[in-house]
Amino acid sequence: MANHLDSIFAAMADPTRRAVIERLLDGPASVSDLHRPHDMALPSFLKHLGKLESAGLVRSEKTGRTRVLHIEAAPMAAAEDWLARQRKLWEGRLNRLQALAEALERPKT
Amino acid sequence: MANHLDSIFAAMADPTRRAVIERLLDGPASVSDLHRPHDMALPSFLKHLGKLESAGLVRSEKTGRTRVLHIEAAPMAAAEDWLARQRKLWEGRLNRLQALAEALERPKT
DNA sequence: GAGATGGTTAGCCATGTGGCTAAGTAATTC
DNA sequence: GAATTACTTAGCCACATGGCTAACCATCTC
Repeated sequence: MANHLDSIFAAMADPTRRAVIERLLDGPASVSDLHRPHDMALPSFLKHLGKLESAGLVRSEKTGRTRVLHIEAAPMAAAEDWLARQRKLWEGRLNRLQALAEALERPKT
Repeated sequence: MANHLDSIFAAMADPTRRAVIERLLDGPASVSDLHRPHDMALPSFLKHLGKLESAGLVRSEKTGRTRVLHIEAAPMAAAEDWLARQRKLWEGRLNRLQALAEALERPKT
């Protein structure tokens, strides 16, 4: 099983990084574009980008002196899938409980 | 905006904790039941349960000497919602790009 | 080619995380 | 009431994380 779910969830467990993801959904952007709205030194910010990239949520390419980042949708889908699967199991359980409760209310058919 | 997304995502960024969640979808369980399959000292394991609980993913109640945990579905839904929202924005962007590409192929209608 | 621009590297710091052992408490059981 | 069971607390450790400054390329621009 894909246990890079670890790094995917970890990457999303930070508001700065989630903001970067949201920003990148609007289209690719350079490091300094992404950095601008965040009140944080560049090297600190770069660490966040590094985590996003090593979790596979983002890819980057350097042309000239600027590095451009763009989003990679698949890993986020993996995280969403895990959550959706859990939710379905949970709903299934609720349904079974409800069926049980109904069966108890009407003891003999 | 719900910035306890931080603790929710962080709570899910660990395989032990995800396993506990999966186990609890099957129904409530005591601390030692949950602990049994994990090769880890109890105090270490308790820290994981603590994170799940303080992220609101799980609730617990102590009766007698045993503590029973059960899952709380809502916070996981919040995480799933965030992801689903991002995915929709992403798909929307892809659609716009595709529309643009088609418009460029057929320059004059 | 000097200066500005855009990133990168190195290194420091405080705090958080994930693991452990040892010892303690509280409820059950015999 | 002694022993067992089921946690809990305290305290330690190594390493990761999230922030910083300072200094260093590399590439445009004038």
